[in-house]
Amino acid sequence: MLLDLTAVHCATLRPRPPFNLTATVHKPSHFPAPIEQFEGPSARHGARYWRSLLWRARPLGLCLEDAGVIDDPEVALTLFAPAGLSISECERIVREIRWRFDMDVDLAPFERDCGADPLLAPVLKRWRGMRVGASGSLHEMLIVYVLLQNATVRRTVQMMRALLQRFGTPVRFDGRSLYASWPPQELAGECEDELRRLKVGYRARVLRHLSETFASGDVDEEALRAMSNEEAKRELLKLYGIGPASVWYLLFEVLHRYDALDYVSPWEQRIYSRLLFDAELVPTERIIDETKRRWGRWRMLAAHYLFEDLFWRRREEPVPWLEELIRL
DNA sequence: CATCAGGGCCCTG
DNA sequence: CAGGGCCCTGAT
Repeated sequence: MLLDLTAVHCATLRPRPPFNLTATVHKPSHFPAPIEQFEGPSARHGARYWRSLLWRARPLGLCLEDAGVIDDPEVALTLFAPAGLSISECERIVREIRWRFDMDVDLAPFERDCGADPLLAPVLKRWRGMRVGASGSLHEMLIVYVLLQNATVRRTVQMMRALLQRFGTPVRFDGRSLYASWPPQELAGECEDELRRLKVGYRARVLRHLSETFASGDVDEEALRAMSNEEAKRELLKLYGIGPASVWYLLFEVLHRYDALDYVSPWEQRIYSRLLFDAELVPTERIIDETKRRWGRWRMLAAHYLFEDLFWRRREEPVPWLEELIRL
């Protein structure tokens, strides 16, 4: 059952500067899952990140190592596979990785437009070169967003683990043991009862629907990337179990729409109330207006900088009001 | 012990 | 457009 993967391809990536690998691959606000692993820099290595991939329904491994600096970035990429991969296949995967971690976008206009904002300036300095990204495919990310619904972090973590143990593939590469996620076909035939036994609750129905939709090839991720925000939103809302909160995450993380902040969920509402107004609870409309006023079309990216910075700070010293909200 | 809300969404009226 | 139901879990 355990799949050993060996290194089959290496490449040196040069993302568009400024680029911060650590802040891009590792988001301290995200819940931990045994599909990825991050390690800060050591004497022998730059910061490293491992992640399982599912490529054409086959489990692969990925390692990214920081081999440069913010203004002259270099990333050493290694691909791991059960057998050899063709050169063209490797190139396609590398292109996909570049996309997922948003490596080619020019951040200069963002820095120019928002750099003077007193709230953002210190944070922008600390995390300069951070990108938004989603390390998984659209299908993988949708599952994550569904597991986040109506659940606390602890429960989300449990559900994710249960699904990976039941439907995922344990893989080992580069001395790391992770799970690779499952192709939609794997779950499509599964009856809901089987899923319910994994204690995902009403999400069983959602997961079944999503799997069937993806397995039948009704979702074109490439096409979504090319759509306008409104078009993409309309398409994504057609997916069963996907509503405004999930679409909000999707537009930003998966489709990299830096302006995708027209909705705020209750949990984030409390956090942005503190960050922007130093108040406990401010109406979402006011939050959105304020971000528009400050950052315009960069508002979600800017908000993301503040958000992640808060969670980095939390590591050094607990933020009392935040601890209450997280309830691990 | 019971009751309830939670990092939503669907469906009904 | 409002509001009940949905699963499970931990808090009260």
